[in-house]
Parts: sequence; structure tokens; C-alpha cells
Amino acid sequence: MAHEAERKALLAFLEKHNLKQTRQREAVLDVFLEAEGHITSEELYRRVRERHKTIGYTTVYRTMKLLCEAGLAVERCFDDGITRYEIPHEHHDHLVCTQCGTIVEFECSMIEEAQERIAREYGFRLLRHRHELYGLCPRCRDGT
Amino acid sequence: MAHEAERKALLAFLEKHNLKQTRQREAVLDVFLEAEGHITSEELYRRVRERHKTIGYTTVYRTMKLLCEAGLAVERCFDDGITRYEIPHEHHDHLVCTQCGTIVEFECSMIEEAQERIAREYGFRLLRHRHELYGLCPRCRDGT
DNA sequence: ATAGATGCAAATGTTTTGCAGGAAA
DNA sequence: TTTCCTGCAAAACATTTGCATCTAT
Repeated sequence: MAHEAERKALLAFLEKHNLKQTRQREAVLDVFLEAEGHITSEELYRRVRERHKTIGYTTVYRTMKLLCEAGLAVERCFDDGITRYEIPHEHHDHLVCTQCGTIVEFECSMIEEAQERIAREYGFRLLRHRHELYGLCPRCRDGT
Repeated sequence: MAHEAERKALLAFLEKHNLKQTRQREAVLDVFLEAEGHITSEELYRRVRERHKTIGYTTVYRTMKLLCEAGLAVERCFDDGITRYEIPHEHHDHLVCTQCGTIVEFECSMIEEAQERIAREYGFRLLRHRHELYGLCPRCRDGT
């Protein structure tokens, strides 16, 4: 059975908060993990619906919020205003194709250090940042 | 009379597109320029209303869109989901205080170069980026 | 006179909330 | 059997659009 660690983590979180294990929550977790990141609520809803026909949008949103609190998912918003969910892993930023929507992750310690330096320079205590590069991916750049 | 250059630029734009000069458009332009950047639609509306009591939200939005097209304003969206308008000037990014909303501009050529390099590395044609640092400004960081 | 502008009300699109009925513990 | 969930419908919220009316040219 796949995603054993995540299922257990969710169960532990539910128990700790006196919440209940339900078919809907299991289904959302499974679909989310199978998607392997950057999935929108809409797509999540569509896919969960395939195996659990009566689930509502509300439950998908609420469950994803729950998974975020449990540390099993992370919310991401790009410029299209649609929330996407990622599986948590090392810090990174994103390259986004404005044509086809392809999302690529990148990490640059030089930029991270520059951010710290800039925040210090202006006396800010840095809490988080948002860094997205928008452009045309290799495929879209060369006309289809 | 202040903002002479901008008034002329707007007039030229209106003429070129067969649009009309109206009291509302003048009022929005004036208030926007007096604000000196990072003003929200709501605040703009509030201030325009002080001198032109019957203006509608719609007209403020439509006029700001017009000013953007005319190159007299630039839209900016931070994480609060509210659009702000800036007076166009050299490229820069932002530091935003998550507590009091203070906005500080910064520029870092090292980061700009790193962005170009990263885009190249992944084969992207870079079109634009979004880079915001969120944290506590000096005042908020030190309690009060 | 006429193309274009205005302002209200209603729509938009995504996400959230109220609530009555339903399921897990 | 009590506490928590679910799913629908409605609300929220910033912004946009339809439309009848008004105005600059």
C-alpha cells in the first residue's frame, strides 16, 4: 500500500486533534500524493470525484487546508490567482511558463543570501519570500 | 499646475485612441500622481470621492486600467490579493511588512543576473518576474 | 448628433462559511 | 449518542461587465 508514511502522519494528526478519519479525507490524500505536486483544487476535485462521486468542492478545500496544517501539503499561488498544492520538500522557487503552464523548480543559494542581505540592509526581519520567474518554456519558445 | 507632463501624456493617449477627456479621468490621474505610488483602488476611490462625490468604483478601476495602457501607471499585486498602482520608474522589487503594510523598493543586479542565468539554464525565455520579500519592518520588529 | 463615458446593479471566479442532515468514535 | 463531517447553497471579496443614461466633441 502506497504512501504509508503519509497516511500514518495524517492519522496521527487527526487523533491528536480529535478529528475523524473519513473516506473523503483518505481519497483526497491519495489523489494529492499521486499527483506529485503543483495540483490545483479544481484538478484535485475532478480526480477525487472519479473515485468518490459524491464528494463536494468544499470538502476538497477543507481537506487540503487540513493537510497543510498537518505539514503534508504546502499552498502555492502563482500569478493566475489559483492555489496549487505541493508535497513539502527542500526550499525552492519556481519558473512558470506563461503559455502552457509548465512549472519548474529551482534553487539558488546566491539569491537566498542576497535576500538576507537586502532585508538586513533595510532593517527587516525576513519571514518569507515569493520569487517566481515567468517566461516561455523551451517547447513554447520555439513555436509549439 | 502640477503633473503637467503626465496630463499631456494622457491627453495625447486619449486623442490617439479617440477617447474623451472627462472630469473623472482628470480627478483619478491627479489623485494617483499625488499619492506617489503603491496606492490601492480602495484608497484611490476614497480620495477621488472627496473631490468628485459622485464617481463610481467602476470608473476608478477603468481609469487606472487606462492609465496603465497609457504607460502612466503600473499594476502591482502583493500577497494580500489587492492591486496597487505605482508610478512607472526603473525596475525594482519589493520588501513588504506583513504587520503594518509598509512597502520598500529595492534593486539588486546580482539577483537580476542570477535570474537570467537560471532561466537560460532551464531553456526559458524570461519575460518577467515577481520577487517579494515579506517580513517585519524595523518599527514592527522592535514591538510597536 | 453621435461615439464614447459613467454609475448602478448584477456577474465573475475562487475560496469560505452557515446549516441541516449524515457518519465516525 | 455525542462529536465531528459532509455537501449544498449562499456569502465573501476584489474586480469586471451589461446596460440605460448622460456628456464631450
